[in-house]
Amino acid sequence: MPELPEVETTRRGIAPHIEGKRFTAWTVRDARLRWPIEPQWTESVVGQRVQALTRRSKYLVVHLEEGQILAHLGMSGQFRVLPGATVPEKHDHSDWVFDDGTLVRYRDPRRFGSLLYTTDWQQHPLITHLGPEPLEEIFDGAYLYQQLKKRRGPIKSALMDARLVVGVGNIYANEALFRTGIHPLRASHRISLARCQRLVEAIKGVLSQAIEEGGTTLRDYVSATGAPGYFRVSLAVYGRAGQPCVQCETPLKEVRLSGRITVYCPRCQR
DNA sequence: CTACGAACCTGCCTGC
DNA sequence: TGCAGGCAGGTTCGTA
Repeated sequence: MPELPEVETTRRGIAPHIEGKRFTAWTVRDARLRWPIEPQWTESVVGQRVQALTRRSKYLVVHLEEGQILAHLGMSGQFRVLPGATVPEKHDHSDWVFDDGTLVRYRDPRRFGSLLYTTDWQQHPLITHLGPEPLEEIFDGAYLYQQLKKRRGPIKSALMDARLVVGVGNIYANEALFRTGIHPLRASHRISLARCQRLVEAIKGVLSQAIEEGGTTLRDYVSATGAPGYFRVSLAVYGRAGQPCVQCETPLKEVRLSGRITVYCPRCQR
């Protein structure tokens, strides 16, 4: 479900409700996620104070006095902040309960998400291989150009490879390529430095704008407060195959690239 | 090393 | 109304 803007929106929604508070319970009704929630983790966490809630890639990191919780939303995961005990519904896998009664509930119908406890998150195998954050300065045109030189596959696949840069999922890869006028199937190593610089700016721009608008709600995504995201109205290509290009009115084309729907303007994107 | 397809799941929508 | 089939915002894994 979520890409970086949706995860960041979730982080901003939850952080003020849990930072500085102490865990009084971690309830697990259904441990089956991408990786099962292990019973001993709840014991490690209860009694600990939350020092901060940060994000790395699409992972939320709950920093505790000792260790961290790594949370991923997968395709259908969702955190909700509730004022107190509420009857759980289907797929409400787990609750975090804090010393002031605040309850943070995790729901994930498709179970591609995860809730993991670790003593050193930066050394966790799911984290160590990750590339740079797209919104940080280290991700620039020169870096992208140097990385793309080694690759012969399509640019869209490269953008969605977390070893190159994290947080760029299917929606925003499509949108950033449209904004830059680059064809999604173009061979990565055949993109100039100047275009890499513009592509980096487009990625940063589309992600920042989506964060400001609370993410993109297509079907089931809602923020931690229950509000939908409003970036959907800004989508130029994603979900618009067959409809006219917003720039030149040519009907947008659609192809499948390693299983992911890819939409582009055959006239504006080369 | 890169590149690609399959796999992991459930819910929802479409078409017969 | 029912049911089969296809599709979905992610990531890992196995295989060329």
